[in-house]
Amino acid sequence: MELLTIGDLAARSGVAPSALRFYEREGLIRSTRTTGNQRRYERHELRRVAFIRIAQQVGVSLGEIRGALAGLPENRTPTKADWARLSARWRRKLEDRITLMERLRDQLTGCIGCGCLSLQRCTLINPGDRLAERGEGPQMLINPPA
Amino acid sequence: MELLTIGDLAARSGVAPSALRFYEREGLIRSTRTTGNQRRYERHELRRVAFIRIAQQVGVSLGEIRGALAGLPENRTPTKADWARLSARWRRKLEDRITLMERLRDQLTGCIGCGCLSLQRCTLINPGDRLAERGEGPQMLINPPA
DNA sequence: CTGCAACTTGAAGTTCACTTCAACTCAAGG
DNA sequence: CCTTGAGTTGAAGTGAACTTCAAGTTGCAG
Repeated sequence: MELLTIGDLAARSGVAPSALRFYEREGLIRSTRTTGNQRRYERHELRRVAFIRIAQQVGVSLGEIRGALAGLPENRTPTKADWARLSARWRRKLEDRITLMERLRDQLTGCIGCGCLSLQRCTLINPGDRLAERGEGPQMLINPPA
Repeated sequence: MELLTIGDLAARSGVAPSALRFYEREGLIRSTRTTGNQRRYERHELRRVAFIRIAQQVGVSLGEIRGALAGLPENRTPTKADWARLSARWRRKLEDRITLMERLRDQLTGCIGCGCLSLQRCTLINPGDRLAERGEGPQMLINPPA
């Protein structure tokens, strides 16, 4: 059991075979073929798939994920260091996203008190309505001051 | 300027008019009409829109959001208490999601060390491979022990 | 060697969350 | 009044991320 079939990979990653084929078409994962044209995956592709799913949870599109995975070596099995580099970058993304969510949570908490929820001109969070110049949308969340 | 036009609401919420019409078709927001059939929004609809956007950030579908908003009174302007109740519920959802992300982050951090990222059978996180019975996918993240 | 589950392909279909379009009407400042 | 920017509709289009289908092929256990 050197290589994994698409069914194996699907079972181990929790991703449907159809999705794996789709990922391959999209250049996110790779496979070799048997003489009979069936896909065979090296075990480290499992890592790629895991990475893809993590990134998706963070809210990253497949396109961006492809970009990140392009940072892995083409012609050799990625080393621990390769993955560590990628993971570190993603950890930062994740942390940014967590920060956003925490801000969202605090915002929500703050607005339970005043019942506002308007985000753009809540007087608690935006005293004096100084946000208008900064453009559209919930600026406090998207582009918070400091 | 008692009521808001769709353009006003769009500018203040940062959501495109087409999206607002879409939300209305989907029963997420409501409007009255002028004699000439144009939409007019009460100012508290801005709160609904803000709520919708927050919920979307948390990863909730419009269908679920509709369900939540159904908890608001039909025939009177929602009070602070109404919003507070909804917000409190959402705050919990948000917190759950933050917890998931934090777990994801810690996982990623842990796996930078071992270079694994396999999630399902990483020996650091799943010593002895006891996760197989629990079903498919990255069980440690979806359905963590305790 | 046979049978059958698992695999192959390209094309079309699905869901979500909107956006775009065309043709038309309304609201309001000068 | 007239102009013009903003608004109206239903229908169709978009893009992301897959899934489903049909018709055929392969791999391996017995």
